[in-house]
Amino acid sequence: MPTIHDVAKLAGVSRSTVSRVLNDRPGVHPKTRERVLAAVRELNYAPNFAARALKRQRADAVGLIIPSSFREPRSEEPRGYVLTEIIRGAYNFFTEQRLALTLLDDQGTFQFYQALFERRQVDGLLFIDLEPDPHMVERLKELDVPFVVIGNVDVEDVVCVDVDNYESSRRVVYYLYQLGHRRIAFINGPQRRFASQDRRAGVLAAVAELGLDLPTTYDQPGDFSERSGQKAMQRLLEADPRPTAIYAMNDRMAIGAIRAARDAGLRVPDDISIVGFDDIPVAPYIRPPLTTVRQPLYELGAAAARLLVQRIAGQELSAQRVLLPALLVERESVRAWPTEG
Amino acid sequence: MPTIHDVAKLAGVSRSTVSRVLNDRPGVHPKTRERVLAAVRELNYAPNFAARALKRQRADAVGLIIPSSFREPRSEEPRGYVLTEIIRGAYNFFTEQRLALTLLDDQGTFQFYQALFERRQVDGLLFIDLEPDPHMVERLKELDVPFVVIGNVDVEDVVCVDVDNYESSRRVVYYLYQLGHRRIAFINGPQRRFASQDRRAGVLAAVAELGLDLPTTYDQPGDFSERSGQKAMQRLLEADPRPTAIYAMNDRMAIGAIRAARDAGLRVPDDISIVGFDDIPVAPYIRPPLTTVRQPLYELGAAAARLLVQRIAGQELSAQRVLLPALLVERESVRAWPTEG
DNA sequence: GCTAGAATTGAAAACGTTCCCGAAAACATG
DNA sequence: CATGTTTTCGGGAACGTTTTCAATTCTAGC
Repeated sequence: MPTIHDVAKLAGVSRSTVSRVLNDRPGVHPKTRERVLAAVRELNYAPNFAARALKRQRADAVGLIIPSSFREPRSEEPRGYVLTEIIRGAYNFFTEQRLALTLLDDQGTFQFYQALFERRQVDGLLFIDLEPDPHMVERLKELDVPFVVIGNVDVEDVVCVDVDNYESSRRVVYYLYQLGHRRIAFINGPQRRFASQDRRAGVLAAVAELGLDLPTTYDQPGDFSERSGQKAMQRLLEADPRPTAIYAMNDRMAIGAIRAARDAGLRVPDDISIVGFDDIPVAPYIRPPLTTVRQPLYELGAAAARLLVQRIAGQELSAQRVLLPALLVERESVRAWPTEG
Repeated sequence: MPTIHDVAKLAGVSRSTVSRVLNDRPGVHPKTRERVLAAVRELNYAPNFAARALKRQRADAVGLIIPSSFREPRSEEPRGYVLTEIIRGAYNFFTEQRLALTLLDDQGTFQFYQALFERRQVDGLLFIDLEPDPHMVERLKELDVPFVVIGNVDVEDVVCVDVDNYESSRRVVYYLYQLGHRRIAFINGPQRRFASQDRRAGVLAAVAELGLDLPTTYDQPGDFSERSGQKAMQRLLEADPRPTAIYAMNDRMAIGAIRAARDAGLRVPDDISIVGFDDIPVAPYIRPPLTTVRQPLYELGAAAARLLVQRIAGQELSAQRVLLPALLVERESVRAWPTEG
């Protein structure tokens, strides 16, 4: 295993010079540089990672914190595609910046992340798609470790990137309205989740702006599960007058809703329109193919990575909160509704 | 940022002693150990990763090599669930062993992996779900870098773990046979892929063992795509007599086959049974829910991880090739067929 | 109380880089 | 050719651990 010393000896120069060439610093004669490079090639030399990290006091690596549900074999909700899409976006950017990616699952404890950072195993942390404990985040902030969260967290002055749940949700209502729907009902997500809160807020804003009526019977709770969507739909179908369009705040619930509609003898979208949120992989495959909102997962990862790199470089960030627009993808679970009066 | 020196000073001992305590080596007085531990706690000390790696000459990290298609945003075939399931299995084991996981995509070049290893950035490599270049693998072997491949590679003496495609495929044929099917047809995968070859070999073995007839019309090529499955099915439906069961060697082709059957006015499974392979996430959601073979992805990852750890520890492995059994999951695309004669 | 042997401990030399400084060499100017 | 300036280079001290080896302290047996 050749060291920088071997290269120096072969090239007939000192270690310092080799180091200079390798980190292309100025002030080395072109001729010398050539000799060094030749020696490097001949010995097939690659600088020792640990030695460099030790001296430079940085790891050239970032930690990817993923939900701890990742650890449980075959969890019911395998959201692998969300994770991989986000990671892909982040991966490309980090790799470009010559930063290694270390996979870590969410231990949740401050000590864990602190140790990670203090032992210089990573230069920064990227919390992917989880809602970290605010208390922990607070302490991390005090410790001055660079981190970015993809998703949301209820702490001031932490940089996080998220899909614009509010705006996207608002657009869904406008979309249905434009198609002629006036009796629009909602299946909400769990209200402790930020995503749900924001989506709901968008709905309420649109409803108010459009002067729509929102009876409580049109406003059903759900918990993101298929089953809860089904239940909510059953209640919705008893409302009088019956809604013409349903916006379920995630796809799983939308799928449940479709099932309930079918069980009740209704056809989707002929008798009732349904739109979801997320665009999970099965969305195009269910009957009917689901009209839904696609999250910009790849872009989320890329944006977060860029932000983290900036923070590691010590830049002050202008925007603390970055919201990315989502895309409504029209499939076949929605149809226009003749406007009544 | 406290160093081992600070701990030593606070505890009133030397660096060596602190080191001994931290790596719990024998020969340190219980009383002293207590003092050191107290100091560690008080200073919130965590050993510097790079320094330790430099001295110990190992990184305590492994590289996870994933398919380079991972880099392309929104690739057509997002097999995120395969990756995440395998990685999960590997993650848990590696974490238990206090090994960090570094994400790397498949550069394909020998130099890349060589550098990775020689610069001591990783102690070993895990090739996930790709068929690495045999030539490259050969050189990696010569270099003596510990690695394991999940999947297959055509090189002697490399340890790889894979799903038992041969046996699983054989079982599918037996399964259909037991249900009474005698006219069983096949849609093959691309023959350059090991998985296809093995699955096909299993089919042929079962066919021979059961004394079944396999006319060439029952033996259709495919390329793993949904479209090719559809085409193959169209040809299959023209055969006389028409097969009563189809085994498509992956789920995408099975989905295509179902579509073709439906287009031809046939009902699945009433008129014709179809079974796939892989159990991709949509499999339960298509109409009818697909009977298929589930790959033991999590277990694949875990097994590979264990093997790699053993290789890193320098153990000679008895088995070079580990095959894990797959599980037939029965859903609704297959029904029993009254035996003729 | 002395000594052999075992149990603890500390000093110092690595591990392979980077980088600050000063020295040497090259060049320009008079 | 002497001198000043700019390039280019090398020596050596870190960075924070681990580990070898020798020194010290303790224990026990006499």
